[in-house]
Amino acid sequence: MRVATWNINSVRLRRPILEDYIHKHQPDILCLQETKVVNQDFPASFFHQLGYPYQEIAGMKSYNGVAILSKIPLTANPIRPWCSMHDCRHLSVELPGGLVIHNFYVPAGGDIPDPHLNKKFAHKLSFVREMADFLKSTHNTDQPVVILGDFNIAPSPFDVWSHQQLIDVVSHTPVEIDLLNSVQQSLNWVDAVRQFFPETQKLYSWWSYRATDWKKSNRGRRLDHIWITPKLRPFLQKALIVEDARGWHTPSDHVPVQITLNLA
DNA sequence: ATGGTCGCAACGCGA
Repeated sequence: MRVATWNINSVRLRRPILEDYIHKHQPDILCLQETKVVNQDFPASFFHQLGYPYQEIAGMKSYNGVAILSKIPLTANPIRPWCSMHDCRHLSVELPGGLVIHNFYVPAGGDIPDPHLNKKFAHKLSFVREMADFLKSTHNTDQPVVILGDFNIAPSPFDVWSHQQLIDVVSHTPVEIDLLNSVQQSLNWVDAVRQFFPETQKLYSWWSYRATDWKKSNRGRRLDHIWITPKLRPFLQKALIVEDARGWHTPSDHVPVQITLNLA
């Protein structure tokens, strides 16, 4: 079973490359962030025709928005507020065998890495704290659970093009990394993607639109993650970051990240 | 050198 995450930065605009990605990599469950569309206008029939009849969506006008598209039947968990807001940053579903998937779109956090000067950064820190509390109180390590999405944090020095130059840049500051580590420790989450690469190998899933040549400058960050509970570790077979997708026509600034779980 | 580019939707905001 292939499970994927992709911050799509407008699901409607990305239909051509979504189709390309789906044909090439055949995810069974595709989790999207930044769909930027209200539920009424979500391209449901488009995904239905591509083989994803089971769909859970939570969208709003202009911003945010998450979706889970599946070839496998699933049950949606009730949508809950985050930081007392219903801003379409989380969806979770349960599969027939009991596997639970949480799709997160963590706030980007603005530019200034100080919660007293920047409300967006304060929101980001609160959101990640709430993630840790929620996961600890909802699950245990013996349950088969996947959390994935755009976490908007690159935790390791090898998840950014320059640890030194990004240490004060939102997405790689110590306070964010400490909080994401507290999420990791909440349930002994396994970074499913890093398992397949040396700890010191640079890995990126996002490259800014502002670079003249994203590939040449290669100033990337790994903001998109797939984590699994220890219970699922024996079934983890493969991980893939589809870096090519950054160079496809009219790309998102994020690329798809996917894992293969060898579940019977 | 301290910029730059996107998408949505309306001429600004968020990333």
